[in-house]
Amino acid sequence: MPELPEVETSRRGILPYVKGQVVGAVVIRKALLRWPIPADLPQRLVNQSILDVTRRGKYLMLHTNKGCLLIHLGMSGHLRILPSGHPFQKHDHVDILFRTGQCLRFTDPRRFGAILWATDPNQHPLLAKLGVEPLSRQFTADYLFQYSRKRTLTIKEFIMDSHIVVGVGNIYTNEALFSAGIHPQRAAGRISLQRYQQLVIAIKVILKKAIQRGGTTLRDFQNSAGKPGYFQQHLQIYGRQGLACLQCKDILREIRLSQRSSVYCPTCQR
DNA sequence: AAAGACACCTGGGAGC
DNA sequence: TGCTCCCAGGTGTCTT
Repeated sequence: MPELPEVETSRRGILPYVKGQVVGAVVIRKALLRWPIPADLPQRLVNQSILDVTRRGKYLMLHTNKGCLLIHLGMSGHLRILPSGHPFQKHDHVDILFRTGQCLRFTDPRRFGAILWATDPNQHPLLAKLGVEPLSRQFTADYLFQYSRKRTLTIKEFIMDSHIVVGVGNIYTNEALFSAGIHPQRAAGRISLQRYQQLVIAIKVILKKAIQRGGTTLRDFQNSAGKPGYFQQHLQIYGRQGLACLQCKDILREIRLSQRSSVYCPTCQR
């Protein structure tokens, strides 16, 4: 599920239930996620107050005075707020129980997600090399243009590389390239500054709209508004291979780049 | 330094 | 019904 808008939706969903809460216990039912959950996580977290919940790329960070809990949702992860003692199911791997009796539950069928501890998140190897935030002022056409010179990889792969820009996954890269009229297979180093300007605007607009609509398919949290994401109703190209382009009626095509499905309009995208 | 293949894992759907 | 195969919103790591 989670690209940046879904992670941001998760952050906003849990924030009011988690911020200021004191951890009473941590239950780890399955420690084998992408990396093992550190065995000493409970002793690090218990009695700590959650000062804030922030996001860096697709990582959620729960801050305490002693360090920071990192949560990555992988391909299939999600978080819910539940009353403690709520029955758990097969893929409910971790519960963080608060003194108030509420529980932050991490569920992830594919276990590509991660739960890690960082004493100093800025020094953590997974975070230290991440690229710019797409909704920040640092994400500019000039940045992409300079960074891409002499690069021969495709623009699709370039945008999806988290060392360049974080959070823009397969769905939103497809959408943004369509919106900017750029063929996904075009070499990143052969795109003009002007076209990068269009692409940067497209990425920012699409991500903001997706956040406004609660992401694309993320299930919502039991205790927040109780709504799923609605952005899938606004997808212009992702998943529409073989159907007519919404702009020109040409038939949308699909290719695979880095084992990821890429849909494009052969007329609108060059 | 950069490109490409491969790894991790489960569930759902298509096809036989 | 059941089996096999392929696909899925991610990304670090190893080999060329």
